[in-house]
Amino acid sequence: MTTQEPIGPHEEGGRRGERSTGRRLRGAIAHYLGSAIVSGAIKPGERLTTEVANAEALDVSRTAYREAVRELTGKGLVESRTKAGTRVLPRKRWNLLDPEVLAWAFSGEPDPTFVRNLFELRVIVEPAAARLAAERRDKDDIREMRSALARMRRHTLATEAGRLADRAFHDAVLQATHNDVLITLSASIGAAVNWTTQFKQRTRALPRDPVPDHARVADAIAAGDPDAAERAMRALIDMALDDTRHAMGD
Amino acid sequence: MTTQEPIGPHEEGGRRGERSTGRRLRGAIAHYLGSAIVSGAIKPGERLTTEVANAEALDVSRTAYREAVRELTGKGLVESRTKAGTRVLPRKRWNLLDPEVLAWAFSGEPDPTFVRNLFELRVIVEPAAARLAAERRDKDDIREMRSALARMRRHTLATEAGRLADRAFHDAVLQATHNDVLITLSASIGAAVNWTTQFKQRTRALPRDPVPDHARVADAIAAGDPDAAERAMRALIDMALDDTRHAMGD
DNA sequence: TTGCGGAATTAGTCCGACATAATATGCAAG
DNA sequence: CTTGCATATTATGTCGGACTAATTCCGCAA
Repeated sequence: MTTQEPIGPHEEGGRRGERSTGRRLRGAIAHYLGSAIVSGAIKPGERLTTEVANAEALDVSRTAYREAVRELTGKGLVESRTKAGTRVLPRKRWNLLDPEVLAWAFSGEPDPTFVRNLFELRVIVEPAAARLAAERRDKDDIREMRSALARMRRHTLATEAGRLADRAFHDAVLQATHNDVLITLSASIGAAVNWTTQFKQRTRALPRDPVPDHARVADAIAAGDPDAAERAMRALIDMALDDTRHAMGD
Repeated sequence: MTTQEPIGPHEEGGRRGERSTGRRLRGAIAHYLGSAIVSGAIKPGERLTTEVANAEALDVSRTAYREAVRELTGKGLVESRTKAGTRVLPRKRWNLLDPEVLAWAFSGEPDPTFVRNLFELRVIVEPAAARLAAERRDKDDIREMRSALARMRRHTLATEAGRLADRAFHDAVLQATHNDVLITLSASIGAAVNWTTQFKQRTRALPRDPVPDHARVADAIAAGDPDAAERAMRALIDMALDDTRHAMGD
């Protein structure tokens, strides 16, 4: 990192000495540092040394800074060792599936390779999840899917509401698996889904109507037909994948 | 939670006043609280209120306690709100794929349902990963797999070395996909693998030799045959799944 | 050149105080 | 008796300073 602007409480005045005591200071610092790390501005192995110095650069107290770093520690982004300083861990150790880490990764321009990798996870997990969902869904799950589908009908993916509905649909499918581990992945997959739709929008790809494909998935799951559900979901993702690849000039 | 023993620095003397300043105090507290939450001793919605009181019960300073809680915050286990206290979040919000969370979950008797769910993830991800690995593996990947396989030949799963080798093998397969997102899952899958082998051991299931099955996977990946790799891995997991199910009386 | 011991550095822990926000309480008005 | 606002309470957030402990680095001696 080269330069950094103060995040601290004294954003206007900027003079030290007055108390900030905001409620999100720590969170803001975590977001700031986390984004810097995930985006590559601070590289693995680099030191956030002299926490005191850093705290002063950010214009916050050591306490707030340290607690923010602890949050990053919990996500595997950094590691602190006495004397050696707090170092950014190699990418391999990052919890790339952590919702916040993903959010930070997508807060800037995400690395195309990373998006591709996340998509690969989707291709692997979602069809299988659709299959399980078809076997285990209950009334509530079906209602949730249909509700999301209805919202997708009312809004296009050009709107935030439309994207939300899209994510809600994919979420509902994972929920219907009744597998907590898979449900945990919804945050990761949601990030991929969201970015895809946004990306498509940005590149003005022809707005192919996604509703029929989603409806096929919902129907198959509601009907309790695992094979059809898996097939339909696979087709859905293949199409999204195709659009994305095309748009990315891959 | 009912009672709790002090973790603090004063484990022997127990009298306050002297400084501890150990190096892992915070980590010990995080481990203690994390395990308590994941194991269900502290239930979602329950308050870790009055951090001061808690800190005193654990016999540590507020600083160490707070930083430990921040690590849990980073894993989605708890959330702090002014006045409302620090509350354990619903299970849905936990990062169940976080390596430490998994470690805590398996430090006691893990919930059978959770193990099953984790296994389901394995069934979904690993065959697909084997396929990708067969397409992308390089020399180093193959060497790593063969090395792990050789170690598996030298030790049985009854030994820690054997289990390590087993995990290393599955790890190598994921590494060979060259997909960082999938690699991140290795911690989660490793937990399932490890527990399976340990469990089999514990129940004295007949020690079916796992090496040939693993070798088939390795050969297919080395040969660059995606279909065979996927099939071999699926067979491998099916067998483990079968053993586990049988042992769990499912 | 190598090994050892001290100095410097950096994170870890503790403490006490005050700020802030959300809740709980009590009082007054309808 | 109920409602609503002002106030007290409470728990977390932030601050700054002091001291500890573990490493690493470096200089000195064998």
